[in-house]
Amino acid sequence: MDSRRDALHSRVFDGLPDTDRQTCLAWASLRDVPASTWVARQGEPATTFCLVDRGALKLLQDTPQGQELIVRFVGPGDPFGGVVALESAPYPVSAVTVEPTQLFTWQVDALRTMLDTYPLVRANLMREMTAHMTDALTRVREMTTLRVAERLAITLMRLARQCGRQTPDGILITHQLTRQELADLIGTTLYTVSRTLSQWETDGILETQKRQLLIRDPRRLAAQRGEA
Amino acid sequence: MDSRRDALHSRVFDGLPDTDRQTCLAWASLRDVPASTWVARQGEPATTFCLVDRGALKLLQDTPQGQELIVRFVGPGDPFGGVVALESAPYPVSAVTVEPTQLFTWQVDALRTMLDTYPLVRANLMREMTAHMTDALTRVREMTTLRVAERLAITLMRLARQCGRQTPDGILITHQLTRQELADLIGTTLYTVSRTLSQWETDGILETQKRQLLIRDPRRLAAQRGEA
DNA sequence: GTCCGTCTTTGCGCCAGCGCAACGTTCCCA
DNA sequence: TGGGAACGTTGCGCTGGCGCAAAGACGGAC
Repeated sequence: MDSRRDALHSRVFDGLPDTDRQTCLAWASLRDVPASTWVARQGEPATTFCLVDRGALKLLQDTPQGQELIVRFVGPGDPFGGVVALESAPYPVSAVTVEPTQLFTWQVDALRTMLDTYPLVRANLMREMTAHMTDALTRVREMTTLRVAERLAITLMRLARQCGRQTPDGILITHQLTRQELADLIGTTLYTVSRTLSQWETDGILETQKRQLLIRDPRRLAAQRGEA
Repeated sequence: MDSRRDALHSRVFDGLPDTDRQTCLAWASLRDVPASTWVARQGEPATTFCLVDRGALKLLQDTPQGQELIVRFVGPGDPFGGVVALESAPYPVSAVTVEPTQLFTWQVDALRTMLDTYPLVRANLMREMTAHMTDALTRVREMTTLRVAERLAITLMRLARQCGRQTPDGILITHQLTRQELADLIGTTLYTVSRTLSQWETDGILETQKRQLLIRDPRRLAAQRGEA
């Protein structure tokens, strides 16, 4: 097993020695998934637990009306579907790859084996879930109490933390997000996102490079969450 | 132990024979809490697991700006703080009693004992948590994609299911909710809630009786989620 | 009763954000 | 190297919902 695998350094293995991490990965199978492929569909019974090694998933909830809301991105080292698979509950979200992606996948039996053998992994998984719970509640609050510009600023800062790369000119958000996707993330329209980003661009706070966002002045962006 | 206790029939004890439920409750202590009393504060490390026996809690998330958003109500038989207490994670929400309330409370040790003795209870707790996770995501979606009237209609239907009592004239929501609290639930202002309810009252869909809501025509209320 | 605090209703002006339409821009692929 | 599709920008009119203000309705305390 390649020791440079990002999955080996996942938070779900926190506190485990390397050999035990290898054992865990051995219970999984490694899948190679092309871009824009469905990995899970909302409502289907969860049968597998996934850990992203390379690439990224986009989690979304689709509405009865056909709109979709992006819940979050799942990057290298991030788990997906852990607790629901244990309960064979339905997936609360759909998952789709945003780029070619390598996934470790555990079937329910393998997952049980792993969690029973290493209770630490179970604790880590639960911690992960409580964190997502808190995130979801925080997001409900933000959605209902903040204006669009504030929500957008917060979301960009969050993305910068999750998948930003420091460059001489600022923080580059490596995902290629369309205006529509940003709108789906914060619950607005692509028009408003475009207008707000344009304004910030003329203010010198950020700029768009090859469909990626470069945050030139993170402090001024952060300052957008609270005034205006 | 009084066999008419609502806590005995909680979903967290699903699948357990009565004697084992009694054992579980014996590990807890019974607290009597007056109305409008804080049971947990957001951000504090969780030390106890609670199960409501009589009365009700209101869970809320407070914003940095001092507004508050109601997350949900916790009624008889509903658990609170289960997973966070295990992780000694901080409470993601604050909890306050809305009426005189009786609670069973487990300290971390007692909780561990209970979950290790009855793995079924652990599974039930996890199921409870995944359900709340799904709820939270559903709410994010509703908040961002639906209009105020639609959100209000959905919320009232949900409350009716949770704590509604069938009467000859319709479904009575037993909680005494102020307009401000309804607004905090759906992320709007008390003015808009008042106006919307007034409209529905003139339409004959519902009426207010002694600060309680009586839903006269649930089908027409349900129909408000989708048109208008 | 009657007083006071809390909750509710409603008129009115205002603005953030929506959404159509039309026009640029970028990227992919042959 | 072009041509088409997908994505981005921006002007403009419209409206849902906000929020102040002022007046009414309720309810508990004594």
